[in-house]
Amino acid sequence: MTLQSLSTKDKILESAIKLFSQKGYLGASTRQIAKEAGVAEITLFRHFSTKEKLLEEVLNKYSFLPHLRTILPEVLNLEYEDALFLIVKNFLNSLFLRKDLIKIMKAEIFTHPDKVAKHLQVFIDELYDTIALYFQEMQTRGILRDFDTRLAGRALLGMVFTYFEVEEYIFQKQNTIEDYEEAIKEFVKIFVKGTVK
Amino acid sequence: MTLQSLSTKDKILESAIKLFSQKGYLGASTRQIAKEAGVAEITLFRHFSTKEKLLEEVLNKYSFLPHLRTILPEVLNLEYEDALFLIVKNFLNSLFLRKDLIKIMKAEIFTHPDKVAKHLQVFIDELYDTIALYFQEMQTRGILRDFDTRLAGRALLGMVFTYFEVEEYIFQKQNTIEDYEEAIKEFVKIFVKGTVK
Amino acid sequence: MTLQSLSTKDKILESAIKLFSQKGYLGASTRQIAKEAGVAEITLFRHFSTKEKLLEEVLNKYSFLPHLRTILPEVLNLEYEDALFLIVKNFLNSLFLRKDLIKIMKAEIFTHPDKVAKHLQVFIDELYDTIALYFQEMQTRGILRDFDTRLAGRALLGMVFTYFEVEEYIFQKQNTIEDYEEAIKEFVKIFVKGTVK
Amino acid sequence: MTLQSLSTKDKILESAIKLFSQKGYLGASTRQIAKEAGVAEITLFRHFSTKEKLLEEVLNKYSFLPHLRTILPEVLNLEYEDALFLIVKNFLNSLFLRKDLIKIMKAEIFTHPDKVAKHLQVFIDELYDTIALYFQEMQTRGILRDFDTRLAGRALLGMVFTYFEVEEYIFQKQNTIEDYEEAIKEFVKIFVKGTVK
DNA sequence: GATGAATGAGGTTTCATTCAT
DNA sequence: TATGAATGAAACCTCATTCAT
Repeated sequence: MTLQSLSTKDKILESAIKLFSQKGYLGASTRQIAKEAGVAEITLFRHFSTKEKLLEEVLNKYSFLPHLRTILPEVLNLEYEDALFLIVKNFLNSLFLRKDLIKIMKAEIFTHPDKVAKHLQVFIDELYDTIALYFQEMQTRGILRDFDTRLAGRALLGMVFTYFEVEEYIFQKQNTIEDYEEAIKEFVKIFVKGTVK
Repeated sequence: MTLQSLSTKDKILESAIKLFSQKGYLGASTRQIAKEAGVAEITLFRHFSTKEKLLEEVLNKYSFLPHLRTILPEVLNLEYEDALFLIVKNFLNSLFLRKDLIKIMKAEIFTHPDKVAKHLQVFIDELYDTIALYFQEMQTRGILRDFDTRLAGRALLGMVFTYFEVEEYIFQKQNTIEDYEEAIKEFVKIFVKGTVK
Repeated sequence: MTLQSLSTKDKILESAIKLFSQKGYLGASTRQIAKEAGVAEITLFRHFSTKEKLLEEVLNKYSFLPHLRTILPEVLNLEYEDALFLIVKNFLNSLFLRKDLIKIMKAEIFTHPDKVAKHLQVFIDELYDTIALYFQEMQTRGILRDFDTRLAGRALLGMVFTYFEVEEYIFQKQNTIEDYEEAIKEFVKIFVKGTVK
Repeated sequence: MTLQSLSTKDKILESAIKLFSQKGYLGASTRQIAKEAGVAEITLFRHFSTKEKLLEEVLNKYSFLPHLRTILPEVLNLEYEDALFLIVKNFLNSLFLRKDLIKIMKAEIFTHPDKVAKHLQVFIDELYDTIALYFQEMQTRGILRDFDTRLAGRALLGMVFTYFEVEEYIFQKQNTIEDYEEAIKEFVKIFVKGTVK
């Protein structure tokens, strides 16, 4: 989809997420964003009264929830290891789809805690709740040993997230999602063995 | 170079790390940094020819290596679980001591990949190597099952690091290091069970 | 031109005089004026081709002539002191009714001399002529001593006008017109004694 | 005295009062003021943190007190009419010396009441007190009849001030102070006759 | 007659950096 | 070594005004 086919507001939002993720919030000037969107600078300000508002709307528009919750039911019917693999892959997929947004959030969380952190708190809380729910069910079924399900969820996602972070942002590899397969499998194997009865 | 000048330089570096971590590289002006350090702006430029140089020197000066390598020998004599706990705690301790630097690196890695990422690549590589070495030794001793030791190390540190990130930067808790004990224990337990023979 | 359009135009003029008097000509943006009037900005420009035109029409529409001329005949039958009191009160009344317009004229006379000063010149000339006429008649009747009637008129109105200015605009008192009674009386008394034979 | 020979700060202040009085506060851009002063725009902001501060300092620097108070003693020894003439002339002289400042104050009193009105309140109060004091003394000496001395003072100065305003700002005459002689004399004559016993 | 959407020019203010002392 | 004073360039943002509908 070309920029041409989008509404003016959307063109600006697209340019904004692109430039914010490349140069940071302060590094990306409203002039550049407008130019990239092919509109006059003031047009940007007619749509977003301030640059901060623009950031907010970028965060809202491209916000995402890994739909763990929606895949939970189907996952419950799988083997434990397969289930975990699917969950993790799904999570990783969300990260892949929102690389730019993640960049922005990582970079701006300290300077815009009210906008970024608040946002993430809700999302992450729900994420942890969801995965904990899965572990609880598996404990109830007698498949898993007793442990703190929320902490365990954070452990599993943490392995994956840090791995993603390091690969993408520190080693700056141009990995496809397939390149993560091996690592994920190893992670899941450790986690499975570490949590079953 | 006199002591006097060292002191001035250090004052500037301290102000810089403080302000960079609070407002980001672009958000912290050289004027503010100089003011915070109690010197004239131009004095800052006498010591650091450009603002970028100042960032570089901040990164270098406050850089850190979790001294995993130095504690490895003593750790080898401990029970596996105790050893992991010590390693993890040590790692976490390093993070605690450098919260400000981590903020800066997280925020600026995208805009200054050459300065931040390169830096981290070396440090992280060495970190992973070190922990992998430990696992290899434990495999050799027949205590651990067969697995990719580097990936396993990344898994363990990943759990801890994401937990630290989320607590500190997203939930913005004012945790002491003791508050992490419980989580670490749970992580280590899962990991131990997941990796022993 | 329909009634509907008249109403729109008037709404804009009312908003304009209000905002011009509050924020000055440059301080009141056409956007604000349009918003205050409840119309789109461009509608303002349909009615007044430029902002300057809008100012002009505000000045014209709300322009005023203290109807000294109309009350002169009845005043001629009063005692000198009563006559002056009525004249002055009448003048003051005009000022009260047009506080907003006076604000605008005072503020913009330097930046729009062609619009404001020209306007005032005519009005003030006529005002001075009128009051001079009254004094001439009173001189003819042998009630007043010989003096420059125009200057005397300016003196009388000047006392009142400066008093009004200082009270309203410098001391920003929320005076009603009654609060001026005492001062006016004192002014008239001095003036009467100063001009009678 | 050329701009060259002044300090940078003074050069800016001189340019500011000139342009403010010509174009108004909003009409005179900091860019123009800096250019007129022959400095870079940012230099203006180093000296005056904001444009408002610049206005404030202009008002303060060029502020004036007609030194009525200082001439009172010598005036007390003159004939009543001569005394009034001197007082009035002195007052008018102050106005002449500060035409530009008066323009600014007249134009900006509505948009910057805190800066302009407050300023004038103190100055005017003192002015009225001073002239009232003179009338009181003359009443005590039995030369003047009984009247409200403050109001009378306001009347006298009011005649003169409005005359000055109208001549200068409405009729825009390029009067010298001598051109006011005749009017002042007439005013004083009326006032003398109006207040003596 | 009315408008939603767009703009070129210009507003105030801040930036990192330099010159002369 | 340290600095007060200065700067060109660019930041965010607003202005009066116009175009197409």
